[in-house]
Amino acid sequence: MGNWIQYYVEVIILGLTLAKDFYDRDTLTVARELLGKNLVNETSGFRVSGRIVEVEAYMGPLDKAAHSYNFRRTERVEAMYGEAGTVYVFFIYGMHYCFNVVTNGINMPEAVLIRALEPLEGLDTMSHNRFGKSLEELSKRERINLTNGPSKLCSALGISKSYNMKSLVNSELHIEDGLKEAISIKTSKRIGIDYAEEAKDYPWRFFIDGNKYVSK
DNA sequence: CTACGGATTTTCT
DNA sequence: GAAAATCCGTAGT
Repeated sequence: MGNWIQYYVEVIILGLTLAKDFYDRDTLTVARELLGKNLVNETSGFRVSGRIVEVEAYMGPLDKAAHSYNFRRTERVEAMYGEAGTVYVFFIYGMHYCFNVVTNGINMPEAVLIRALEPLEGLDTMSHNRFGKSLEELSKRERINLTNGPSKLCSALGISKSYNMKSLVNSELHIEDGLKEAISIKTSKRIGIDYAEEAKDYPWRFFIDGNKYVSK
């Protein structure tokens, strides 16, 4: 009887995992539709996950804010030239990682930066990864700061450079469809790209209106 | 609550 | 040699 329950649970979870064709579409569409989905890392044998509440689109060749602007192709940005569903992780400010989902076709170097999550599963693991102590020991400020920024969520979910260039499809690090519920999506210019000239004001940041885990 | 400056090292020019 | 798709602690409302 327990095995049957396990079986149905696995079928449901496998059915919820996003396949390559989800990512292999227009980048702005994928960015908006990623809101409300669940980013899951079960590399450690148990699930650590969060609901995606904030993203930014980076539109490759046309976008001065993108690492792949004008088809620039260095070792760091190589993942963006991969097929849809490839992971692009880069190191920034000497100490942080950022996690991106590569979208659209091969050799079209566009991606979506995941900027914030609402913690769902494995909160105590997140707490140890981020602050080296248990969930109960966190201050109110630390509790909200578990996953409300692009590098914070990488730390919380244990995402580092070792995932760069891997695929999200059939992987322990993947994205699952969330429960269907109405969300209101807000749009703004992107954060932290003031150097990007005309591209700095493009409205390519999307977030769930009113969600308290959206970055500040 | 907001505002500021320092941390720290890969990556690119 | 300079910049960077950020975060944190501290100081001040």
